[in-house]
Amino acid sequence: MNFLEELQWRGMIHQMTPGTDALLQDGMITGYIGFDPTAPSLTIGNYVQIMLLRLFQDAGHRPIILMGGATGRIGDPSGKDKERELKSYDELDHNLEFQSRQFARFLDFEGPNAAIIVNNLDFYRDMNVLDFLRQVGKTLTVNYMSSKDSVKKRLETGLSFTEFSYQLLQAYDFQCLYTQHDCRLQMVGSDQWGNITSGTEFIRRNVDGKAHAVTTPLLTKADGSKFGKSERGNIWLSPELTSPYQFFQFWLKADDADLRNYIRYFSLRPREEMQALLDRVDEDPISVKAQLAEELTVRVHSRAAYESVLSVSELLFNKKANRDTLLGLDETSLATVAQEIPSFQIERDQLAAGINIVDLLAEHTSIQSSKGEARRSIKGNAIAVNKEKIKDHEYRVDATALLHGKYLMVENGRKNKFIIVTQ
RNA sequence: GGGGAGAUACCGAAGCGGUCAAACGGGGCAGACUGUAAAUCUGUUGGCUCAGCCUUCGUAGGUUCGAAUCCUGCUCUCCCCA
Repeated sequence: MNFLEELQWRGMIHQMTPGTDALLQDGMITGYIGFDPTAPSLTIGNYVQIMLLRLFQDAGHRPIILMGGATGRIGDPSGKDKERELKSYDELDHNLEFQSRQFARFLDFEGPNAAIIVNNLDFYRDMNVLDFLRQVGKTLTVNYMSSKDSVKKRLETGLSFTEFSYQLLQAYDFQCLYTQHDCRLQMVGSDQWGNITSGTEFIRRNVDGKAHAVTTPLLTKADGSKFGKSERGNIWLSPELTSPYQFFQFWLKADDADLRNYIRYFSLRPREEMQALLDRVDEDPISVKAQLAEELTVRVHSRAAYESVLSVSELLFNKKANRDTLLGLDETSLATVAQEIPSFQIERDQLAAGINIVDLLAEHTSIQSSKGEARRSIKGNAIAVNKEKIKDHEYRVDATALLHGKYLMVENGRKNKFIIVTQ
């Protein structure tokens, strides 16, 4: 399958430089996407980029993952309305290490078009300021750089020289990849267009080459908010940071209106199957959503993780699930539930002495962030212990409430469920 | 270097000496309705030992019985002139 055709069909092309089509017809080519290690793990926001690389590789091309060991130290002003806090070198190194390993799951690092990981810190490590200013800074005028949207917006609100320089780094990165790896294509979100064209400009002027770029439309949600954030922050691809259960729930709780985009951006099913899903969105959004959630949970985590999440989700969200079903659960099932949903440990002795519900929510666990909030939630009829709504903020929980002498289920609202394990 | 404007809770934005934990909008959270969706309606949205107290209106001081509101220094941002 032709790469551009594939993207076109999925609606993943925003713009591209002239001649990109011809380049891609020309046998195996090398293309890259950059990732700055500003977060401890890749997120589903990054997953759009990962999909691009994957589709690129599936089409027979060679993907380069460019880790931003250098650019991460600077901070990209694109799409940011204010100057960013710089992360420490230690933190960035650690993130880079972790994220690099995550790619193993999504791309093929073997074979004729094996993916490779390059760190752009290598391009700058041995360069001093004067070299940089002469070799890199001389290529573009400040006038040209300032006319980029990403910079223009920030000239109103303030932009440090550091962040202003970011596009020089990204442009020079492209040049280095071009000369060292014969990389002729950069793919990325449309907010990066300015930085990319600086890159093709570098290659044209400095090494007399021709490089190309494709951008994808930024994935936005129907309600206008940014894709990839849940109420409680980022959805990470690492199971330690976002459990498979939460990951699965994220897709299941997605807005119907976003479903078509999600299928087109994230599914790797054969085209006929994808089309069948798309066709069924209107009549049966719930089952389509479930299938997408399944596909992604299996791919990002594992089949086993999905099975476990599914059984737990069905148990917890089953319409008929009431106090009796909960009490009827055997200990193994409860243990599985405890593994999947967020859980907290407390001392058995402490609980035996009786714990006030407000303290339990806000102090012994972080189900609520303050006691005031806990009280409000109780007043608003949001808190349930073992499927029983709590009406009184003086309510005390003690050992008699424990299921199988060990577990306690606490719900905040209908969707946020927690297990407290005593030990 | 000179002149002007500004910094308010998650964001935007009122307030300009007491009745201000601070209007209003957005966002968040919860309740009802639903499909663990959307839309809609309702409640709530600094902390606590909660009819009271404590900490918050860039920062440090000062005036006052009393300051987000007045004065001074400082920091930062934006605009104009050189």
